[in-house]
Amino acid sequence: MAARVGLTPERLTQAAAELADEVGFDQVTVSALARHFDVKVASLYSHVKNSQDLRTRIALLALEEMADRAADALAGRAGKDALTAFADVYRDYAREHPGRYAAAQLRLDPETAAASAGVRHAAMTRAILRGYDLTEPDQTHAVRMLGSVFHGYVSLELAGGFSHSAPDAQESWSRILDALDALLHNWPTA
Amino acid sequence: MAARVGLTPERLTQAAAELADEVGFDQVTVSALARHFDVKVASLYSHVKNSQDLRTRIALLALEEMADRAADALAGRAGKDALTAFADVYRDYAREHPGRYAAAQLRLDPETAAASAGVRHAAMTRAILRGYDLTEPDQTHAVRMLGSVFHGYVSLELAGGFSHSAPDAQESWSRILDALDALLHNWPTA
DNA sequence: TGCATCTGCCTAAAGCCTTTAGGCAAACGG
DNA sequence: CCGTTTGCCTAAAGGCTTTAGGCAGATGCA
Repeated sequence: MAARVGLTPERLTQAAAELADEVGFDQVTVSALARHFDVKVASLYSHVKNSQDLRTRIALLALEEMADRAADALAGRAGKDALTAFADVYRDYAREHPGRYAAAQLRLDPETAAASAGVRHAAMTRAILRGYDLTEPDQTHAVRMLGSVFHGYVSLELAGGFSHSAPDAQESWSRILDALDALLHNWPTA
Repeated sequence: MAARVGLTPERLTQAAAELADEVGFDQVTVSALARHFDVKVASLYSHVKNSQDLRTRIALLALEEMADRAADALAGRAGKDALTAFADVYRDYAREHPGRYAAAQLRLDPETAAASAGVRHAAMTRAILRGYDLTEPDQTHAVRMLGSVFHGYVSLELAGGFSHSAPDAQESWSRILDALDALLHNWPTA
């Protein structure tokens, strides 16, 4: 009867990611996705295991996209230049793709996480620190701190925490990166 | 027929908060709450406007509880002592009450946010900076950075980001607070 | 104490989302 | 050209949300 639409897990994931950016990650639903393709809901279950599977796929896509951008931004840069470029990747990505960014915060089970682009993120963060003079275990502490600041700031900004108050969010972001650079140059030893 | 159970918005909110800590904030549902009180679902709608209202109440409760703890921790402390005590309040609260902590991240509409304990949090963060020598606008940048680090670290730790890898999360947390203290003492000027 | 009112929890029902089972026809491969 | 595979469909069950309307226990006043 109806012509085949040509659904695949990839197309579904892509469309779901766009949907997430439009209406919010937790509004992404198998039903909404089916409506988008003008297809019956049950049809999607041949391509995606269930609702949770769909969400996980969006998360993995977002992690990949961010890692790709980060790798690109890091090429040929070092020191503060690398730090800034790397940080901006996350902030810009979150602003461009709030739904995908929210998806990337999804708690993945350990095996899925290990196979995700999350490991690339960790490796790149460590690579940035090569521009500073940190040895273990301080390097790990610094990795965790950078991750926390980036994630925390972007989350708060996305949640509207800094809007409608001076100074603007961009200004604080720049000055915080200055501060982080200074801190990494002068990391206190125990 | 059935004896009155004595439902109130407060009791519902309290029970919902406990439920959130047990099963996760996004598993908190009007239906689950009704089951907990052994009452029909519709009965709750006399006390709570809807599902979103229930979630918001949990968030407001969490913000209040955290602000109370923070105010307590801050009393009689200054400088790094205050910084550490304040930071530990958030981390400990999140570990004790993961569901409530997740609730506190809920995006509130501006008016609700303005009337919430969120303003106390901002004021207390600023109070901590009195122990350091920062003037505007750097003080605001520092407030935002502290908020980002605390929120970011706690979120990542809660998401399991630091588990099963050395050094342990407590060690990093201590060293990051050392680093923040050093940074605030030596904030780079533009 | 008796009665009227109010309040609180109930039944009923509609709407939407998820997920599984089984069917039919279009696409594909020999 | 025809058999098989594959993809989307119908059907159905179960859960959560929310509104409307009803009945009885609690409350308050005489």
